[in-house]
Amino acid sequence: MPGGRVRKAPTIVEIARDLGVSSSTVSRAFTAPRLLKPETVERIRAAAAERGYIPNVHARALSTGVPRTIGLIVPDIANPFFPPMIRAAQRVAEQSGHTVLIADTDGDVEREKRIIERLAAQSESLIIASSRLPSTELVELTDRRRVLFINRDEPDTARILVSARDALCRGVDRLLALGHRRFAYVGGPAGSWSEGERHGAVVEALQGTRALLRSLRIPSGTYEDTMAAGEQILLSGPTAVIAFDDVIAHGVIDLLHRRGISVPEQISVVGCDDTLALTTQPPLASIALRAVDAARLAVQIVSEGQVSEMLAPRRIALQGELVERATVGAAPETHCPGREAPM
Amino acid sequence: MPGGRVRKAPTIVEIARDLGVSSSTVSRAFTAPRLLKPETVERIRAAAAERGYIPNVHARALSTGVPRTIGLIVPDIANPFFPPMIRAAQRVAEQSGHTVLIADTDGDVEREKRIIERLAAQSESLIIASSRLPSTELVELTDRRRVLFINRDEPDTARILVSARDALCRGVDRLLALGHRRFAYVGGPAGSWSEGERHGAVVEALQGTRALLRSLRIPSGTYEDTMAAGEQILLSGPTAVIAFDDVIAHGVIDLLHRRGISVPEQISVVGCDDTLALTTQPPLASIALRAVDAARLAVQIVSEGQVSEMLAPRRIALQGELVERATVGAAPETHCPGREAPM
DNA sequence: CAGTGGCATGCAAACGTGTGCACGCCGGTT
DNA sequence: AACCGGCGTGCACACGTTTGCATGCCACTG
Repeated sequence: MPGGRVRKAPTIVEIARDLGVSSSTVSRAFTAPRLLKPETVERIRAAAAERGYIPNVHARALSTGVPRTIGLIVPDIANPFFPPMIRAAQRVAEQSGHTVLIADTDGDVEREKRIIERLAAQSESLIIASSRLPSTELVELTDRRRVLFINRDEPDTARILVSARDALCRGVDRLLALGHRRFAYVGGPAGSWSEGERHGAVVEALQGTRALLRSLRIPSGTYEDTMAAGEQILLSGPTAVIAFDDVIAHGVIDLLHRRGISVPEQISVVGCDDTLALTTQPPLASIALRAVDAARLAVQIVSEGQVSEMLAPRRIALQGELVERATVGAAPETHCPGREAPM
Repeated sequence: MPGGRVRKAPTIVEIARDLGVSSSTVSRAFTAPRLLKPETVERIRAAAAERGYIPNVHARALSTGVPRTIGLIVPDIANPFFPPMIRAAQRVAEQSGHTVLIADTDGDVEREKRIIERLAAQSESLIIASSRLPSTELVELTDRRRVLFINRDEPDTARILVSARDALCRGVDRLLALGHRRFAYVGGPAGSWSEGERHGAVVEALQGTRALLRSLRIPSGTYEDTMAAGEQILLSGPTAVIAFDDVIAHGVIDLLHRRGISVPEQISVVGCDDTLALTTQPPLASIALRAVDAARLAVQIVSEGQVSEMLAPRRIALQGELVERATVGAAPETHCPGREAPM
């Protein structure tokens, strides 16, 4: 029916009129049924269901003053790290009758600010992932709005960190136990909390050992640029490469293949995020992060408590887990300089 | 400030009071500035900006009766096909001052129905991608609501199709020109419009030629299950494999590697969606789809015209483009005639 | 039988914005 | 000088829902 008109949605007053009750009664049948006679509730709900009544969120938000909406801000929806989080957030939010509003900032600070203002005005809480905002603006924001950060470790704010630290330490320990003594860390874009944490974890785990570490970064974080950085990566003759994420690790593996270096016989590779799983050859050892748990928890935290109160500062770090696969193996005997001391 | 209170947002009446004008005037300064003296508009806008005023979307939606919201429903946010579309939709929507509400159905029909009802109630239009709803429900829906479908070809509805048809035909022609005569089509999940279109295109392109085609499907559509379907895929001894999407194509390539079959010397492979680009070895020939264009166009179409009127039925097919890469080559001379290696 | 208390429901105001209508003012025409 | 038209602004109501308070009814108690 091309020329047809959009059917107007039934409202509470229409149902009330048809049933000969007051609109308040209909309202209460949904929001405070215990105040009503059970039989009345039943009658109203039946009539509402029959007419396909759905409460108008705008009217409700306006009346109560609290929009049942949670804003979720991410740098880039198309980055495969975020969709599973978004999905998880949606699922738990809908259980408490909340709507999740998604927005992406494009990694641009100015845009992030605008988005935050716009979203804050229409949601009761904000969840901001991987914020690029300067610290001063963050704290100013947190005492005006209910906001929870993911992967941004700012003191005196509510935050959840999807951490790879413990797992990376275990990964390094494992590599040491396999005889590796020459490491390369191939980092990602500068400035993100994740890059700082991961690099820090590797450095720390190697502290006090006799092992060698060479670090570099692929600013773009792409597969292609990683392939192009061959010289840099192989410069120090590492036997183990730890990558900032799986995309970079994938680049490293293919780079090694291309140079005729076998994985893991000559060089072991460990990724992070565990997004590629079995799709590399050989299957990539990686660190599975608890991003989905973080999203769930985030929504849970912001939905509880009085919406008129700010969120209490807290720091929650969810530790990921090392998933060992075929890209990890013993260090090549021949490359190991004389001292093969057990730990 | 942990114990602090959420700052109340400034409203139109506060600004009006401070400036000694009526609230209508302030309202008009934003929605109908041409009715006001330019100087008044300027004064009000300055005061509003200074106080950080942002129009309350709920009040506005309630008052005008039109929520400036577009619902976008996809089967699965985490499916890499959709995030770029979501992103594109958001970008064009924000230019016309619309908010895009995302929801995913999990591929479940019951859930899809619930989501549609919920979203329809609070948005002025719906964009539904890859709907699994039965035809009868679709047409019933379209004469109650403003809804536009993506990748669902239902007559008498407004729809946009992200098509691979023409490009697939060209791809098959190209393979024929390269001497290929034995084809395999490895399909994806049944029931989707895309699967029907792609399989149909391949069948059609081979019609009237002397070439052989064997078709099968990987119902799960995963890399792992594709690897596991080796026997089925190689049964007819194809020299060219066309896959439903890049994930399956990736599985096929690695499967061939594992069996010592070289690509493209012995078998050529073509994917679809062009999501993996250069990350396979060798880089995968694929069909780049115009999903982003489709999303943009969809938002554009639903935002124009009177919101009280239904969308006019129309059918728009956006044709993708073949991107030829190293997995495509000439058919092997030796294998071409009768002899095939059983596995 | 009057008084009391509790339960079920109605009344009306409020949330913030948009908009049809009315009003006053000013410059120009008759 | 009376009139008119148009421009700029204010008044008041509407949108759909929630909620504090009032009201009526009933059963029970003294």
